[in-house]
Amino acid sequence: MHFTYFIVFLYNVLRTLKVYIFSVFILTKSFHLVILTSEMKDIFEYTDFRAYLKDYYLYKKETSSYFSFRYFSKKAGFGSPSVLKFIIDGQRNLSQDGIDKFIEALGLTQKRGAFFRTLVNFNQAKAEKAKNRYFSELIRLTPGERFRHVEKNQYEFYSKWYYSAIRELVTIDYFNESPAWIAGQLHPSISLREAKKAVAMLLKLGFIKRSKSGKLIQADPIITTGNEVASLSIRNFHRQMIGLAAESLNSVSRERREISGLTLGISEKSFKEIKERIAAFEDELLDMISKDMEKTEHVYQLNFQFYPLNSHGAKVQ
DNA sequence: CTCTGCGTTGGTAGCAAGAG
DNA sequence: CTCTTGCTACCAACGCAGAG
Repeated sequence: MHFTYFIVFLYNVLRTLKVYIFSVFILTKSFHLVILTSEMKDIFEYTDFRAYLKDYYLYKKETSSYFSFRYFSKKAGFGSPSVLKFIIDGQRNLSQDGIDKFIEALGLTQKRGAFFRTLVNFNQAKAEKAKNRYFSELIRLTPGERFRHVEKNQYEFYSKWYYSAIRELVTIDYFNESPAWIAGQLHPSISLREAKKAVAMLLKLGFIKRSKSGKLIQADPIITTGNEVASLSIRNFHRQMIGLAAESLNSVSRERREISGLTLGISEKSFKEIKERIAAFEDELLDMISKDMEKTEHVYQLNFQFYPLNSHGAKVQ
């Protein structure tokens, strides 16, 4: 009698246990799902540490009731209650000590910590040279191919002046993809190695592709604008092109180039109008070229440089 | 060289809004 | 009402560059 009761008891225990285990399983599974859906992006996906911090703040705010600017400040060891806010808003920069405190408070491990440090330095660096150095470091610190392809490609493309020149060269109908021909066409000329690497790189980055007949033709990869990486890349590019313009004063005869300049005393209103008219002129030229049915014979670079010679002009918003 | 002004960084006090 | 939170105005210390 007692034995049968015991069996029934055992059975019931096991049954509830099973139900319990099953429900725990369900619970953990759905819990896991909840975690997954509100998971934030990995820090490696960011090129702006302020954007990362903003997302971090929003994420924390959503997932924990106790999180606040004050809480974070205290955790990171700041006396000031709203450091995080100031930094997210871009009103303040992070010092080297501050970076350490943030890494600690954000709970970033070795690699992510190093990435965060470099990212902050990259965003906060003023000198172009330092910015470039930090950017290369960022790419190095990013595991695998996780770094945003588009931005990396963009940076690569603008890193050498002859990449865009070669991209235009392929439109010449007697274009020959041998490195020797390409190197010989460019002025100033580049090495065979550079030419070879450039074609491989342009193909890899998607700026040129092979047509059905196997000829190289232009292609349009996605290019983002407006972010810091883009503007850094483009500044590097402009710097090189302005350098080439200076060189061309010596190396190209006057009949084959057009270099002129004006020094103007202007109002703010005229300044804006001149900028607009330069942009309009560029559009006009692009339009003209696209309608020109003649074959491509040359690749030229046209720069516009319009910049202040007085310090006030450089500062006005 | 010193002095001065300025920008940066870190901090304090306190206000308004909202929850409880 | 109190307490928390977000936010801002303001202050102090420090380093640095430029003027004299």
